[in-house]
Amino acid sequence: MQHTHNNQVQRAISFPPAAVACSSCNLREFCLPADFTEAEIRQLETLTGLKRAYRRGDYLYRSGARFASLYAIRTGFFKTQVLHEDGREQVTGFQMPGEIIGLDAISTDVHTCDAVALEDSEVCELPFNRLEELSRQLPTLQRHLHKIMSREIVRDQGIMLLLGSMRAEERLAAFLLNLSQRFAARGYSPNAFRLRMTRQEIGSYLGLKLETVSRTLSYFQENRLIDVHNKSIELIDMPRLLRLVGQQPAAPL
Amino acid sequence: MQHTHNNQVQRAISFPPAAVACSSCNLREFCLPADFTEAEIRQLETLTGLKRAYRRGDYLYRSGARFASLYAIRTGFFKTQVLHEDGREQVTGFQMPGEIIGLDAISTDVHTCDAVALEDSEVCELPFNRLEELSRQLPTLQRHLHKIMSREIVRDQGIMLLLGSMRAEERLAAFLLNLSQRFAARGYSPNAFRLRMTRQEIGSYLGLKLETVSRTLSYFQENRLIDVHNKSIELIDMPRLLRLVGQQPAAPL
DNA sequence: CGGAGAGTTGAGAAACCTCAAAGCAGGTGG
DNA sequence: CCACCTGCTTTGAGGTTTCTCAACTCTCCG
Repeated sequence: MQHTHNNQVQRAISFPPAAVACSSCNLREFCLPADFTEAEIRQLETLTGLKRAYRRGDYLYRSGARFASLYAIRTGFFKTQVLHEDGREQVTGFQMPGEIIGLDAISTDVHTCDAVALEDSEVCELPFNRLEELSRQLPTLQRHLHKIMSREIVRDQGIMLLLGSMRAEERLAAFLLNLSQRFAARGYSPNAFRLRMTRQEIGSYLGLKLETVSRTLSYFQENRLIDVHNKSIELIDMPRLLRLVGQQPAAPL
Repeated sequence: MQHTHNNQVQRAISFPPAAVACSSCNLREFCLPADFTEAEIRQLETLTGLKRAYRRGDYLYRSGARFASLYAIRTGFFKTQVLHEDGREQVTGFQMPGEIIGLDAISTDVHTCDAVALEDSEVCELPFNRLEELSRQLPTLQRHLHKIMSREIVRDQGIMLLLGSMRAEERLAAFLLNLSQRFAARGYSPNAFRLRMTRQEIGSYLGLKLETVSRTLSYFQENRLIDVHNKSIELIDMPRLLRLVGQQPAAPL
């Protein structure tokens, strides 16, 4: 039972290393399941259209733009955000290399959120028509594409769980652990990393105000759970962070 | 709480869902776009395997169960939920006829949530292997499946916005308007309908406690926005409800 | 060196939750 | 058919968490 819950939360919060083959991107380690043949991989390579570079603050696409392609992130960091007509904005995700962005636009052929580079970044464009065409020929690719979309659904539902039933400390602990896990999956240290986003953006993602994010980080630091300096984070008591996420209202620190 | 759960378990066990052949789930109205040819529709009908009936409280599937099929709801109402280890639940969605359920399980081949009937219901089972196979042959179906999954992603992101940046009144107004819209799309009145879920379940879905849901509904009623009696709801001032959702913290009623 | 944006910290206010009690509705058994 | 029981709902009072507003500091760049 305990285990189920932790699994759920982990899945919930994690951005799975999703993806589609893109050999010109450095995505092989994240994107290619073992069960593609070499011949299939050569076919996959034909669909990776353009490689594009973005500066910090550039928009990969904007809400309302016509949909044509998915994007696989090669390097860098992005955020996606939805805008409410009254000016409110909500960050819906942070994406890192190997992750696929733009899945929301398939439903209406129009992008429903903005994607913004949080640092200088490169992406591979994956024309969606070509992707669909190829996945009709390659069942492995078809299944893979479905898994990517489904994983996004699971991820979003995990964030709903987080937003709907966790307190500020739990949300932030879950967020840090999720980043840690994703960095680890990419060969970086799970214990020390640099945040690419502001407190404001973290808060928007977690349904908190930036002051609450700042206070909670300070509180974690006072209690020797983490070490923060600006945007660099070190997780110094992973077990306690995990406990904080796994258990609901208890966890008195 | 404990007892409710036992009840549901008992009913689930004592009424095994009947399996009947299903020629045309009402897939055509809600699930399928107009642009299928008659020949294609005949092909589609071959994949709708079984029609199953569920009693109120029955589980369509449970978290952890092996994934084999998606389900199209023919009649009735379902909720999907993830369970915390302490017995509390987080509702991730309410589904009504014409909607597809089970998309979360594609990613890992294991269901990540429970689906529970909120009233006596019927579903069509759509074996996912057959669906993939057929969608390799019918590009229209392929695109449609992608759109369904993408729509789920967009829906979830909308809920993230709601949970992350709306106050109780706004959340509840958005919830009622969403139900209204979905009833209208099915030919029912957009102004008067019956809630199939408890205050507790609404609260879980909206990230609120049941008392807050109840209080907010009472407040809406005092201010002549809606008329509530038990589970029957009448929206009597749609414009103001819409304004409540569209605008920031103003909206003084 | 100076300005702008980002981050921290404090105090008071607002929103929501918790606990508690009482009123209702719907199903079940006598 | 009624009485009862159980679970759902409403309402109140007080507590907690998070937000708001504000002042100040820090860091990064030009």
